[in-house]
Amino acid sequence: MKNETDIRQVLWQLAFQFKVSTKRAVRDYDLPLNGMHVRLLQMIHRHPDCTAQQIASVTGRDKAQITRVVKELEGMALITRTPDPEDRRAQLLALNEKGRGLMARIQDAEDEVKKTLLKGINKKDQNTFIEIGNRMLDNLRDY
Amino acid sequence: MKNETDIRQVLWQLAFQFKVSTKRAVRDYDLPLNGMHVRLLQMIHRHPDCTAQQIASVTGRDKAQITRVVKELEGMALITRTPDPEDRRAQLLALNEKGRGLMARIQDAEDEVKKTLLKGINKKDQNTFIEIGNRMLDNLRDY
DNA sequence: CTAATTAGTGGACAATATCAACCATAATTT
DNA sequence: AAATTATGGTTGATATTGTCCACTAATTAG
Repeated sequence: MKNETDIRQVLWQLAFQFKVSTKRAVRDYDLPLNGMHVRLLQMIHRHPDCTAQQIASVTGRDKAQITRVVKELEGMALITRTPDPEDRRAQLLALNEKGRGLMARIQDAEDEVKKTLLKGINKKDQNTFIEIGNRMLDNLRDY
Repeated sequence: MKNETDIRQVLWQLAFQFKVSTKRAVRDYDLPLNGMHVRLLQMIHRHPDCTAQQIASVTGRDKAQITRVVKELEGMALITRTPDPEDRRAQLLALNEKGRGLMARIQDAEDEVKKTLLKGINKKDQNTFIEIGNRMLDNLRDY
């Protein structure tokens, strides 16, 4: 049963396998987190004082889903939510001490996946892949 | 809030946006199918007389999940399951008339997504992307 | 033949996604 | 200023997708 190289198959499979690998790595590091936790922590890590709405908008996810994950992260005492002084509806998200500590370990786990993923693929090809992938993303987004 | 071009972000986003677009296209065509239905129908379409186990193995999905979707597809009278004469545990999957008809419409819906996805990306780049993507897949699979 | 594998099922549940209604605040209109 | 509309966030309900485990029936290996 050979594997046709249709772009849809590649995207579908790559997404799934990547998710599986990441999940396993996170579990191997004994981190009590699921995929969404990890992604949101990374988001917040990279964009300190972002709001839930910004995350929802950038990722294209439903804001209800973001709310729930954010609440779980707060429940785990990994992030803080402080009301935005500029807009009292919004809340600024940031990692706290514990969150930053966990983040370092998440990085380790994900770096391993990344290393596996990119094994034998030179920097130039990696950049080409990312560049083409981003163009595809742009195409889908303004669809 | 700029979008860093980390390979993980690209994969995560691409997978999600692609899924959303496909879902919408399928819905716009009034096809009463979810994502898994579509994927499995395509699999069966391309690999007539494959078994559930083969699909599970190739895609990396849990076989229980495959069983359930296959049963739903059979319940919708889109596919047939015939016992494999070579191995009476296994069942050969194939599209029936109705399934083939639906498949044609799925193709139309997905072709639109594909067209959008690949807009402005030349054949060479497309092939490069697929080729690099497959190498990544190989890396993850024998991880 | 007995033991170990394999194909498929079913149950239970976790994780992810979607949709609509809702509250409080903010921005806009009149 | 009052009324209207838009926005950030929350909650409930529900669908979809993914995972783990135990189990049956059939096959294969020793």
